[in-house]
Amino acid sequence: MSHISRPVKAIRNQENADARRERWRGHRQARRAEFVEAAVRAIGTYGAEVGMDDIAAEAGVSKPVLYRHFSDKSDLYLAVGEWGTKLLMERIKPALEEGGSARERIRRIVSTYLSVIEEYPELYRFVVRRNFADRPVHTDPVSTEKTIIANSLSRLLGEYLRSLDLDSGGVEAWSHGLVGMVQASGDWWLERHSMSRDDLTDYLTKIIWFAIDGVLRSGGVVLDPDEPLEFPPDLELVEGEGPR
Amino acid sequence: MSHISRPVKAIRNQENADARRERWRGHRQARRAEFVEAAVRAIGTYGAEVGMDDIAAEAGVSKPVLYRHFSDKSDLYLAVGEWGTKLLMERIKPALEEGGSARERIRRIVSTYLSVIEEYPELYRFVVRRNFADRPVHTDPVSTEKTIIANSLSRLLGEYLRSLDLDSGGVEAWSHGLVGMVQASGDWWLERHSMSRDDLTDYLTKIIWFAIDGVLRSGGVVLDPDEPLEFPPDLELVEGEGPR
DNA sequence: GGTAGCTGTTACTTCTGGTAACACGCAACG
DNA sequence: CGTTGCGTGTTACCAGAAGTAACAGCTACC
Repeated sequence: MSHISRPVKAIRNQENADARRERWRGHRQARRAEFVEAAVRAIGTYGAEVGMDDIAAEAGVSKPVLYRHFSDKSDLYLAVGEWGTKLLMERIKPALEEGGSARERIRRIVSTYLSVIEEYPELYRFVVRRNFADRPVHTDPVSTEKTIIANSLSRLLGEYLRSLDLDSGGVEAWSHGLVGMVQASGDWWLERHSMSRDDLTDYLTKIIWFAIDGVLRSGGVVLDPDEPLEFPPDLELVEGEGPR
Repeated sequence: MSHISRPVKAIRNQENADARRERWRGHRQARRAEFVEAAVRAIGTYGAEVGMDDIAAEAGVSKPVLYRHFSDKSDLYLAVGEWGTKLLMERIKPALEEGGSARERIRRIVSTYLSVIEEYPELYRFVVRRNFADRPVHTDPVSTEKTIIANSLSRLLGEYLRSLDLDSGGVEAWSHGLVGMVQASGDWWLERHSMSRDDLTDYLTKIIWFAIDGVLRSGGVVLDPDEPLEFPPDLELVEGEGPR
């Protein structure tokens, strides 16, 4: 079992001086990315319940090729999740860097999030509603992605609170909670579309601001939600601590 | 195809006067419940990734028997979800009826929720983290259960706001959001246990109160979170409008 | 020239949700 | 009474998708 012929993914970390390995490094990454994109396309076409065969077909290859680049279905799914998270973060980033008041910032982030899930509903469902009860928890793409976002928020919020000398003990819980809140609302909205995106954005912005405002007030800090914030916006992906 | 021999679940709504059908009514319900409980037990034993065979074995029967009572895996899962929701609501109900201040009530609900998921972690994972991307959305047990809870909250909150003559347009979004927030935090906590249940309860209570307080304030109503509430607590399951 | 690391294929195994086809028991019905 | 309807249960199978085995060819390093 240990001597499979030419295992692509069995990357031995040892200093294998053979340049024949190095030659392919870049290519392998490119191929993986190519397959992820094919998967995204396939999801758009067939919906969230695509099979590996379909994805392989979409990529123009047969299944085993796929399995040379992804150890597993979950592995692929995880990669797709990363792709989505990256997309989301790229969209959110400019929304953040633009500055503005607290309320404006919140509003832009929420609005951006809703736009993205509205634009890629199938992908969204695929990533966020498909779970892997048959896998160890820490490999679950969804919680991984959510955790990454929540951790970013956590860091941002934590730094902010600490800069104001406030207790930041609840920051992690709150971050995960807020992320969950937006996700759940978005989920609900996506299925129903019972209000306009703008309205939902307003409501969510409101309640998020209320929550943050409450935390600040309880620490004795009163902030005008419409006053421009000078706090440096450096929301970045913090992969540091995944789920478990 | 239309004339399968003796299909249990093909209940013809027509007035079939034959008493031979009626004789079994109660029994069938009892059996279903029995199987659901077996499923719950099996989930506890084997974890969230149980197969139908295991569940059947746990119930002491073979698979086809199971399939006479549940059309589908999702059908069983849905029933398990209902079982869990019922359990949760039964625990929450007394916590609500006890009255007390707003903060106390919030705290009790959150605390109860966390206790329950801590007590049935496998069941929780099974119900909440397992999804059905291969099924139409509206049959998804998770969103069904979450929706039921959110709807209950929605009604409660809506009535409350309306009784104060406040705008209740965001109530649905907020309810789904709050439910999602608690769920996400609980999820995160369950995987890590990086703080005590009491601490998490405190943090969540805080932020939920802030959110509600903000909504009230923005409508010109100021409420002392520690003042006893006289509002009648009648949180009930509102199945009215499931997902989609 | 030999070999490592890719490219790719077809055809298989495995696992599991779900079904077909059978046989029996018991009470209602005529 | 025998028949019929509805439940009990079984074993053995089907179907579909994840994942693997075993093959073969190409190119660049050694």
